[in-house]
Amino acid sequence: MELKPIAERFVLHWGEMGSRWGVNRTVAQIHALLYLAGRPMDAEEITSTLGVARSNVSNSLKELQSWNLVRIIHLKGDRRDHFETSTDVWELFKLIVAGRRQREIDPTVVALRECLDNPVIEEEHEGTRQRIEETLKFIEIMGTLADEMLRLKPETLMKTLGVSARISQVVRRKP
Amino acid sequence: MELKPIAERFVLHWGEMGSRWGVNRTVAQIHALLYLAGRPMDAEEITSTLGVARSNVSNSLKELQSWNLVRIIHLKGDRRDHFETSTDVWELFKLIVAGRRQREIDPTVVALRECLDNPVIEEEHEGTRQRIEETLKFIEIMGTLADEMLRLKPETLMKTLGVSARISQVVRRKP
DNA sequence: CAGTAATTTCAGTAAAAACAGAAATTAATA
DNA sequence: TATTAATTTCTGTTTTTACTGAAATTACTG
Repeated sequence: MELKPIAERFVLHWGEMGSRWGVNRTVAQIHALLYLAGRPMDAEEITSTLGVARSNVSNSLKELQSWNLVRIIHLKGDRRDHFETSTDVWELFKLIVAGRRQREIDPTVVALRECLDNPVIEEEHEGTRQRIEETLKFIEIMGTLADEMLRLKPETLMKTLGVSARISQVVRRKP
Repeated sequence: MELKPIAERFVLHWGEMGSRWGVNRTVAQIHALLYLAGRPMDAEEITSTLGVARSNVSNSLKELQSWNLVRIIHLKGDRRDHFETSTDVWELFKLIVAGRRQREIDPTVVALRECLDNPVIEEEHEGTRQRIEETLKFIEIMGTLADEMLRLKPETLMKTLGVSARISQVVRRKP
């Protein structure tokens, strides 16, 4: 499959953005491609469309599946695996939030708690301990906020964030 | 300066988290160090504490300054530059949000608008165009949301997010 | 303004990550 | 069950990013 210019630009930009947020470029590109395509694609098609190695696609798809962003589909009369992603940005957003929550927020909470519970914290300055505590509180709030978003249905989430964003745009008053 | 065990763990963990979010490890470590120290440090001290090259520290500090996360301070009777960061997690959060907003969100909005305005969008499937539009709306909401947070004073922001997080934790009702 | 301290720049090196291609494995078909 | 298709694993290469150390520059001091 040959990518048309707009789709190509989208996919490349998404890959670029991915890198800036710690996501492998190819992984991000594949996801963008499946999202734009809006239909299941097999690995070979992805490979030829993006012009990367077949093995690269295989590994990247595994990565995307581990984030629940991509799932395998089987079409009747075709033994190949096909891959698809949600076409709902808000659902995708939630999946990414869920992933980062458990991969980054949770371990950080654990690490900071261990810091605070460790008796050698006594060796540190009081201010240092306080700041670690503040950091922990901050991260915990982020975690709870993530949960809150995860509990909302996509439409509700979109409306809630969208509306609150629009209000703040209109009201324009100091807090 | 020799790092005490808890501070070391914190700094290393922060460096690790940085990498996962697209921030250079040393950059993140230096920031964590200044944050925990809660006092201005000169480049030489940072260098010896973290055990990295002086030039690495110099460049990383430049990076941190470009994000407004670190500022130069001069102490009387000392010709060396000293560096400090805010000890307020919420203020730091806002600075990071502001930076990512203008470095990632804004350019993405531009790119997606260009995609949609480009006449060759006609070559794409209608669904593809729609999804690019959805994505643009999503990113714009994220941008507005970022602005909203930036307009709040740290205490207000903390209370708003903190309280809303806590409520959602307690109420536990479906949306 | 000569000398020294502090900082930055730069060129080269090292480390890490991304990627390709071949080989191996697994799964399906005839 | 032999053959082929599809996928994954593995090893080595390339590319990128991070980093070092020396040299150059800038800023200060006596």
